[in-house]
Amino acid sequence: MADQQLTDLIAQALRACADAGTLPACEIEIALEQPPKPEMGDFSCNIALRMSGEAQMKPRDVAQAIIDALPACGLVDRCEIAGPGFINFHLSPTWLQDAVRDVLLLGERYGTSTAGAGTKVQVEFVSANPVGPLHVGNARGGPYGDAVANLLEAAGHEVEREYLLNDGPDNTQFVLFGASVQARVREILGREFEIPENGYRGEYVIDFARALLERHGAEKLGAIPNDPSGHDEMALLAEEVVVEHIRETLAMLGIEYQSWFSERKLFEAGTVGAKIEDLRRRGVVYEKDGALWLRTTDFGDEEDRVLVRSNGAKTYLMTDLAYVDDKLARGFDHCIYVWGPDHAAQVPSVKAGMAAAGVDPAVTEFIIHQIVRLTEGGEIVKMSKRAGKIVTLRQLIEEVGADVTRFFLLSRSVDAHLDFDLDLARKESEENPVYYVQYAHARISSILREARAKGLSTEDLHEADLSLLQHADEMRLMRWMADYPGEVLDAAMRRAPHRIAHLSRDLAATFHQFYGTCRVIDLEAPELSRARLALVSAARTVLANMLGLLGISAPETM
RNA sequence: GCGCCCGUAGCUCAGUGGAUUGAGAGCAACGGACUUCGGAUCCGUAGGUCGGAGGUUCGAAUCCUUCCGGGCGCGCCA
Repeated sequence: MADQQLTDLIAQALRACADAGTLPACEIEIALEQPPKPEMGDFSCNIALRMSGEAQMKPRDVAQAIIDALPACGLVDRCEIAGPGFINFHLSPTWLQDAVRDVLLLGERYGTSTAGAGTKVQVEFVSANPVGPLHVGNARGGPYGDAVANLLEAAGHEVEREYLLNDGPDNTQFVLFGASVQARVREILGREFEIPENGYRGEYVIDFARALLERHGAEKLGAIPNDPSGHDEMALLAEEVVVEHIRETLAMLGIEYQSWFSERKLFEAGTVGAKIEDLRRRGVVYEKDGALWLRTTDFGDEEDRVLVRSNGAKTYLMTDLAYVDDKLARGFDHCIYVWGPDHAAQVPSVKAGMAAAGVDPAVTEFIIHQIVRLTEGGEIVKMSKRAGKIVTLRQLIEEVGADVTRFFLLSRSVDAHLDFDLDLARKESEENPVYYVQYAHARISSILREARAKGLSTEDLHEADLSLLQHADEMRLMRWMADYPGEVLDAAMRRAPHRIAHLSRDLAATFHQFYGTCRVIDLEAPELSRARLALVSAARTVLANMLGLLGISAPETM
């Protein structure tokens, strides 16, 4: 693409200056931006200002040195120094036409790159405990993790989406859930029952108990002892049903995992045991009060952490360290964890634990998303899973639709709190931003249909004479096409799908403006019509590609 | 008390590894545009001391310090 070529040219010029001794060697990243006004050029670069300190030269002199060393090529028409020392580049006029042509030729591949080729990345997200339906509180990680995975794939990485099932035998919550299901099963069977203290009291536990009885029969379930080992057994049986439910709910949002990883496997495969032995050999653990502690303070944590409780149960940190080993053994170069804010405090412990175990913490990346709250009638909807007062993700999707759900959840920066206004989503779902974007896509589809109905070909549009596109609104659309691949890469590197959400709205607006001033189908001007058909077709492709990254449908009609 | 996140237009939010850039969008409000490709659209008006105060710089919504306000965490639970 043009911006990449230009960056390379500047880099060449810098090397030439360094070799000639006119400028010092420089490690500053070359960043291109758009000048404030179109007549100032197509790209500007601030490298001269940023280098002037180290070079001990005036910025404008640095800029001149770079310009003098710039290799000749067909891309750059001319360049000039502006303001305090910016270099403005005017490119040859065909570069925008080339961008449009690239969109038409590459289709859904336009915007992808090979920047991340050769790096295998895992994105683990949601990973809610398999102890009930997904609720709105853990809904955010789903679309976010999935969209980040999409972005990383677009950037050329090999990506795997994984859901970690916290179903370990030492997982207090999991076994407690088993006990709660056990109680409900006994209730249905007419036996004496008691829901454990702090157990799961929600109605949905009864539903799961019923489903279990249907699947396995009263005889088998009734024979399971009502003791800790029975609770564990019951939890494992219930897990199948719960996970099915979770999987279906996420599938409603278009989320498909390549891997569902059972924490229990870490115990059965001996990964946990091996990790403990390894840590002992390294001398980074000690016994205290009957528990096994890890010296995480030696590696930057605030206090030491327990790995094995005095009752023999392994802690979350213990299994997490074993889990990292398993991931790395599976060949991932980089492991992204998408966690809720309630887990933020664990990150330093896990990183310190990895360092203590001689594993480079940099292979992991923890992304903490902030909370989602539902508001209704101006009030925050209170939720408590154990008390059973929850709004499930499934209910939300059924109420406002998958596209609206995803777009709402993806529209905000992952760092920002998100209030999901139920009334607004329900009442005004037809005026949603997602609708605006989808409408642009449907409208272009309609234009292309109409063109064909009037006898204009929409085949081989990349051969159209794009030099006919000179209107300011046409130029803006073309510029949009040219900038798009860089935006995708940027969003991928920043793990910021919300940028794509905002950009999709911007492209839709740019198209709608163009539509207001430029008539596409004009049988009196077939060549111009063909060029404009090429342009809107390219715009449609990019809209569809953005919606694809977000996991939102791109309808031909609405 | 400590840690993390947030504070930008009436509301919901972008922009925050400094720079020719002077602060943007949607919704809501007000005024316009359909004999023409989808009006679920477009054009225009109005609306902000970028939470406050210092500091660094030629230049700060953006970086540093501090204070205020809101959220979330801080277990031998996960």
